[in-house]
Amino acid sequence: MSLPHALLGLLAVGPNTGYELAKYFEGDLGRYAWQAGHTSVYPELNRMAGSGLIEVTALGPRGAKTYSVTDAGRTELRRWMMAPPADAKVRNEHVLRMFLISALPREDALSLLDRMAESTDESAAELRKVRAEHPDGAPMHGAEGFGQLAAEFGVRQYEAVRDWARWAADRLRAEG
Amino acid sequence: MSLPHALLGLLAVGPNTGYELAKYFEGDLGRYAWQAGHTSVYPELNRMAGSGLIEVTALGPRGAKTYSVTDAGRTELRRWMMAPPADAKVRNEHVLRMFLISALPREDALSLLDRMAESTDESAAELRKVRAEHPDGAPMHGAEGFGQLAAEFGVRQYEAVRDWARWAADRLRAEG
DNA sequence: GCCTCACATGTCAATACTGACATGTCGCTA
DNA sequence: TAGCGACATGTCAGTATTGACATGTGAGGC
Repeated sequence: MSLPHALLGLLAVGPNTGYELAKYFEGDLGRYAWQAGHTSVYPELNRMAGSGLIEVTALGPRGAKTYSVTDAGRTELRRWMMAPPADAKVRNEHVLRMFLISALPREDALSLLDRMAESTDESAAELRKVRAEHPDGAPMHGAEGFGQLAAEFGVRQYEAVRDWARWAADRLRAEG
Repeated sequence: MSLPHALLGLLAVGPNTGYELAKYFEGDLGRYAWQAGHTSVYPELNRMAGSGLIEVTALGPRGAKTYSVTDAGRTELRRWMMAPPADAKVRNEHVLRMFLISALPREDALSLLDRMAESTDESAAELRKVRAEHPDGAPMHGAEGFGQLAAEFGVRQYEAVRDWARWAADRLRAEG
């Protein structure tokens, strides 16, 4: 169960409403790290508030509830971050498809690898542009840090996949 | 639902028993791409056999059932591989922890980044050794292909994370 | 021959997650 | 001032997944 820890992490940077928290999961956080819909987020927030990890610290318009992390929550977040469980959960459909390339007929495998290389190259370029908007000396800590770490990670991730796909395609072609 | 596609992919390379299929998920496949226990695998195999994607083609000792992919299964696998759904599911506890680094106090963040850089460097070195055991000209297709693609992907993945962690630690220290 | 371990498959209750549905509010613009 | 779209939270049924439990077999060592 990483969802509560994801929420704890987001709240550790600053108070947020459930709505805003749910939105994070539609961005880079959900794309690279952990996806969740608002239908998981709201019940989880209520559970966490019940167990004292977070608390409602403000009420806004439209019934908005602003949550903040409690001391207990901060302790739990730190514990989880510093001592990762050995059996970390990993599920990634993109990576799965990469692993299964060998199961395809040669021609399909090659065309898929080429497409992967191309699309990850484009994604990397796009992200690099986004990243460029942030000043190079921007603080790495707190709210802005998220975006910068994520963007940099994303760029490197895409580039690694692109290079891997090119390598695999070359190898496969060399066998031809 | 990617589990059936993962199984389809494994079976597309060659017939396997449920037990052997379940074991794949304890290795690199489960570590990087898609994790699943035998308690998901067996019922899923029965479901897939029911819907005609796979079939039992041999019975072995100890009640072992060897499954093979059917034409329908191969078609479905190809469809899924070549036309990825836009909303690919991604869940990765390791990546989540990277994203949340900014939420930690500076000292914790630095020590965690350092540890991440170190452990991914070690993992990369280990995998590189495993990869070296395979002859460089080994076929990229079929059963052996899995291992090679996976190993190469793993190495690049670990190195990318290591480099990212070093970059992040440097940036954070520079802010000092 | 016995013992142990890996092989091999399964059920079932509890938990987690998704997608469809439901409800209402505030701010802006035409 | 009416209407629209984003804001904001939620339930619930159906599905997926996990962890605990259950059961039995074949091979190899002693």
